[in-house]
Amino acid sequence: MIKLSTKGRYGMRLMVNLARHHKNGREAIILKNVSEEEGISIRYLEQIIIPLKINKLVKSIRGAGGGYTLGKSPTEIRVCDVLQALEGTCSLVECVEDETYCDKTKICGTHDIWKGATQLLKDYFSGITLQDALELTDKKIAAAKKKAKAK
Amino acid sequence: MIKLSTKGRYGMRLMVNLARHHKNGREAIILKNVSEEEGISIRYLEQIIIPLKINKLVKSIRGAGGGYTLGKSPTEIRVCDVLQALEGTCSLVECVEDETYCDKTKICGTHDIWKGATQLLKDYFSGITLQDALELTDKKIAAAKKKAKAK
DNA sequence: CCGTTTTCAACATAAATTTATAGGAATGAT
DNA sequence: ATCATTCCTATAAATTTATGTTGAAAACGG
Repeated sequence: MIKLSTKGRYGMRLMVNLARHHKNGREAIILKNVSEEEGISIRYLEQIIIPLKINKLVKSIRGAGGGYTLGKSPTEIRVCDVLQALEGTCSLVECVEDETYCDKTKICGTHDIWKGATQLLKDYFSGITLQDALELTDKKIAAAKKKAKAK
Repeated sequence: MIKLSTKGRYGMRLMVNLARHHKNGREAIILKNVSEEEGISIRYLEQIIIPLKINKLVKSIRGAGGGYTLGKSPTEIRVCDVLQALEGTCSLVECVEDETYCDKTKICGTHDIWKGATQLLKDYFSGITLQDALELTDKKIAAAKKKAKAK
C-alpha cells in the first residue's frame, strides 16, 4: 500500500481534536482526553506530539491544569504542515526530495511518475486547513446524531 | 512520510525493465539481468515478482533459457495495476478501502481527506501505462547519453 | 512554604511489519 | 547428466508501531 503512516493519521486526528477545543476557549487539552476520544493510547500520542511541538504547531503547558493547545489558529495550519512535521516530508519516495538518494534518478522514468504524484498530493494537502478538517468532522458528527435521533 | 513501499518502487522498475525488452522481441528476461541493470538483489526481485505473476502481469518460464515476459502489452498495463498487484490497493489508508477498519470512520473528517487524496492518486496512476513509463525512461536515457557525448 | 497531585518529558523495551538475504528443491533446455 | 533458471521456505536486519517506567515541572491546598 502507499501508506500514510499511523503517525500521520493519528497526528491529524490529534490536531483536529485540539482544533475542536481551540474554538471553545483557550484552556489546554490533556492527552488523556484526546486518548479517550480518539481511541489512541496516551503513550503513543505523547510520542506523536513531540514533532508537532518542535514545529510550533502545538504548545505545551506543564503541570496540573496543563495540557496542549494549538500553536496557531486552525485556519493557519494546513494538512501539509502537519504531515511535514510528522513525516519530514509529504513525498511518496525519498528520491523526489533528494535526487542523489538513488543513482538512477537521472535515467529513471518511474522517478518522474512519483514526482508527479507527489506534487498532486502536496497541492491537495496545501489546500486543506485544520479548520476545514474540523468542519468536515463536525458536519459528520451532526449527521450521525440526526440519524440516531430519527431512529 | 507517505511512503510508497519498496515493493511498489522496485516492482515498477522491474516492470519497466521487462517492458523495454518486450518490444525487442519475445525472449524471456532473467531476473539476474534485471538485478544487474536495476541494482536490486535477485532474491528480493524473486519475492516481488510473485504477486505480479499471480495477477497475470508477468508470465514465467521455468528452467534453463527461462525467465519472465510481460503478461500483456505495455500499453495495456497501467501503473495502478502494478501497484494494486503489489500492495493490494492504491489507498493511502486502510479505512478508505474498508470503512469498518476503524469504528470512527463515520464521524472522522480526516477520513474524507484521505479518501480525496486516494482518489487523486488512483486517477493519476490509472492514466499512466507501462508504455508511458518506458518512454519517459528511454527519453531520459537518451538525454543523459547526449549530454555525456557532448562533454 | 511544603507536600501532593497533575501533567508533560525522556528513556527503555516489546511487538509487528517491512525490507532484504540465504539455501536448496523443482523444472526444463541442451 | 549438467547447467541455468524459477520456486519455495526460512530467517536476519531494519523500521514502524505501541507500551511501560521513571523523572521533572507546575499548580494547588493546606
